[in-house]
Amino acid sequence: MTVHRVPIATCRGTFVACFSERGLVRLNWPTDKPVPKRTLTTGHGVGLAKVRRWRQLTDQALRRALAGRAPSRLPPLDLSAGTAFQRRVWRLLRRIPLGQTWSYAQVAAALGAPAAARAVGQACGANPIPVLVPCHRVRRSDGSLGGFSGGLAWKRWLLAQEARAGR
DNA sequence: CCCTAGCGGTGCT
DNA sequence: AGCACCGCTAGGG
Repeated sequence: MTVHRVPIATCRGTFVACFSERGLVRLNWPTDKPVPKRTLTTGHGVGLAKVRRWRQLTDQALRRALAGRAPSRLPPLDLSAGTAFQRRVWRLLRRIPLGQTWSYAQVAAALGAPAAARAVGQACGANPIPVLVPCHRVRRSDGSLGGFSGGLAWKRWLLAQEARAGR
């Protein structure tokens, strides 16, 4: 399966979006390492025009999300790599309204698996599309932040943006 | 703040 | 099948 890797420049650094033939399959955090060259391979399933369209949608959606506002439109998300449980968690995360946070236990309960809070945390950590699949809106039952694969500074910042924009 | 027991999903062997 | 991970939780110092 060919994957197209495309840099997405934002006010907080350059993310790298990866597109499968089904849509956005992964969003990588900005790193200090040099941004890899765009890899757009022709002739294998994915039309370049489609990827360009998805790139544009991702760019706009990410811009809005980083401003703490709801993206108007998302590219198709390819979450097929996850397990059944992970996909259920990720689907539920997308229904947490912007500006709200749920606890890992609340997410687990909403899935009908009230004892699986820890597994929910693990699934959040495996979220391949951070920010757009808002795993940052989940924290511990005691109100503390809990973990974040992108680093707690990002989690704090994203929640602050959403709180600010919501006022 | 710390510690502990208990929990479910996942990936490795 | 077993086992050691984990973005957790409730309970207790």
